[in-house]
Amino acid sequence: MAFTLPNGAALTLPPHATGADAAAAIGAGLARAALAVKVDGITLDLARELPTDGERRIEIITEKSGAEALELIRHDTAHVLATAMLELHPGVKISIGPAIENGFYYDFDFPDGVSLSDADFPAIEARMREHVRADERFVREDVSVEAALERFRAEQQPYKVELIEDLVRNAPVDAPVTSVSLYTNGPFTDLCRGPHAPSTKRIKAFKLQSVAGAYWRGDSARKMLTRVYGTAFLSQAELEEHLERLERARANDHRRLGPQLGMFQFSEVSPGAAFWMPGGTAVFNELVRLSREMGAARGYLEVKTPQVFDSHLWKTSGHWDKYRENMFVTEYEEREMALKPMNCPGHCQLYAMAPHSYRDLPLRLWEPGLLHRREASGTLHGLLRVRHFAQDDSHIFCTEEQIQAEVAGVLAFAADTYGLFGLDVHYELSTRPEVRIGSDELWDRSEAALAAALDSLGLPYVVNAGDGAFYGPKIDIHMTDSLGRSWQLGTCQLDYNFPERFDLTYIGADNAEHRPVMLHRALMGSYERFIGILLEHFSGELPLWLAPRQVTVLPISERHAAYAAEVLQRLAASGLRADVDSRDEKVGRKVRDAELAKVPYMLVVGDREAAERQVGVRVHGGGDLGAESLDGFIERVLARVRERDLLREGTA
RNA sequence: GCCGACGUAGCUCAGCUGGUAGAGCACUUCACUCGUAAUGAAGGGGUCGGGGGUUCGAGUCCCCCCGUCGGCUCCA
Repeated sequence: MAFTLPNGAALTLPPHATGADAAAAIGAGLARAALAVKVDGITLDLARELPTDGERRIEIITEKSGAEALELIRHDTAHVLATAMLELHPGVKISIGPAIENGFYYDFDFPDGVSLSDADFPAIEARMREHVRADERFVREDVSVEAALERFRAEQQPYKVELIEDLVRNAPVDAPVTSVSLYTNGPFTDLCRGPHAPSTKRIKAFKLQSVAGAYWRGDSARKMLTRVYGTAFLSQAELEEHLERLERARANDHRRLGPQLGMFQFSEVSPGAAFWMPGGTAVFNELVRLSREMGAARGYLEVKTPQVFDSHLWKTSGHWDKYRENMFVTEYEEREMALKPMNCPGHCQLYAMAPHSYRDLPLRLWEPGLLHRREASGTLHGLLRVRHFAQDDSHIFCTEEQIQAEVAGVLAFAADTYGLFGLDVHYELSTRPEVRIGSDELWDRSEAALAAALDSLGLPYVVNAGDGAFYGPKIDIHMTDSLGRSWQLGTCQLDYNFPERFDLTYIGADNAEHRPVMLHRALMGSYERFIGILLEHFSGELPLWLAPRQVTVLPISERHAAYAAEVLQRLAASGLRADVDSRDEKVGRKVRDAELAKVPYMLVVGDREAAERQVGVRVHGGGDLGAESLDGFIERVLARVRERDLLREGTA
């Protein structure tokens, strides 16, 4: 048997050689370090006989193989967790336990009345450590479906039985499933595809992190299981580093930063709705101003539509059927009314209020509309998921021929917007779902138009097959928060449905009525979510133009109060957000507090500055820049604000 | 909405096996009048998330509700 190693060298092995044999043939050190073997891109256990077909490129996976090694031992650790859990809770039903991005989980079903909390972790971890220390081998065994079913029925493991039955049922006709693989480590045997490291001792460091509920098979109609999350590493040091990283990320959580910086707070009197303090309101307004300016330059027309609409409108739009449980419904004078959860029906209504010529299209309506959605309590998450928010929402009415150009325009606008903040976003194209309206031919064209627009701008994207809206495909733009959770910001959706439902028309060049196409788009998404993401992205150090407080004046003693007031007056008159720290404190203290508040500029004023009409400039994180004339300072800072400079002075 | 945990002063948190609340910061006042990351002293401030219950007595134990956090489902 001949193989090719990653460095191009040839390796010849006797027949029936295993991955372990291959590693040993290369070197004794490699044999000791080996975790698994990869043949033609497929990872296998070391103990398995190597396949003889294919190109036979072979690579030994060791602890130094990075992500692949981590994935292996995390999956191993999940098995060890299940091992310990079965010993500590003999009646527990096990389901699945995969490796995930930063660790692993295992889902359990505990007998009624038994619940798990993180207080139970030390005992479970101790039992897990015993199994790791015992250096138990992972032994693979291929058994017939019947034997496997019999085994898990005997062990009263219904989830495993269901998994096997589904494997058989969902197998393609030309490749029926007749056997499954089992992995045994110590006293525990699990249904598992593999691969695994040779033995439990390869798990060098692990930790259980949290317990959470998770629906069996992700289906909210099914039973909720108990999920235990954990992580594992190839050294204790790496584990600790990872945990420290998580700790640091928590300091960037917008829910901590927002109140700290005096931007917003939440209250029990209105769950899921932020109270915006002056500082946060300033940030919010700057963003609205930005989208207004950028939109105006790209042909968007600002409109304002009502907050509350008669249910007739929602019946026309389809929301009454599809979205009612997410709406705040009210009633007066025997009319059923609802707060708007989206702007589109209002914009359609507005479009229909006047006749339109093809010459008017595309018509780009924009509204930073306030929306209310009755989100389930468990889904609320700081500013990233709220019940009351505003979107930079637009509806573009155009002809079918204009679709691709309009989508390209929206994507270019999006790239400009995100570029201004240095945000690293990723794009997803969601295509036709099972339940949909419209002909396949229409969907072909719609999806092609969106894909063509993405391609024309050279934007990489992943396809979410079947994830489109029932009325059309969409492009979603995502970004991750400080803890690695992904959130959708922008969206661009193609819609043939609403124009139909609202009977929207335009008069074409042929003097006949035609149906326009509608594009729904938001770039920042909701201003609330966008601000949350920005806070985390900048660790609370918002760029100068966005900072809740841009300048703070620090008089050295009470004697300088008058000059400080004059400086503040000049700053405020030039449109800068500024204040004076007139507390009876030493400058050192005032500087410290301003630094902690992440204020971009601190102006120290004392006798020297007052005499020369200067200010002592200090930049956040950048130290003392020395004295400068007040006029010069204001001019320079205003220029940077106008440019919406991303970087802070002195930190470039 | 579902599973689990948590909820003490504006903030961060103490409060052992039940015996009618405490610290630091913040705030107010006074002294100091100060040059780039915490001046000192004094003082005010709490329905212990809300409501029931057990008990001679509940921040501590039990039940219900609300909110928050970690997930799941859903979503901008």
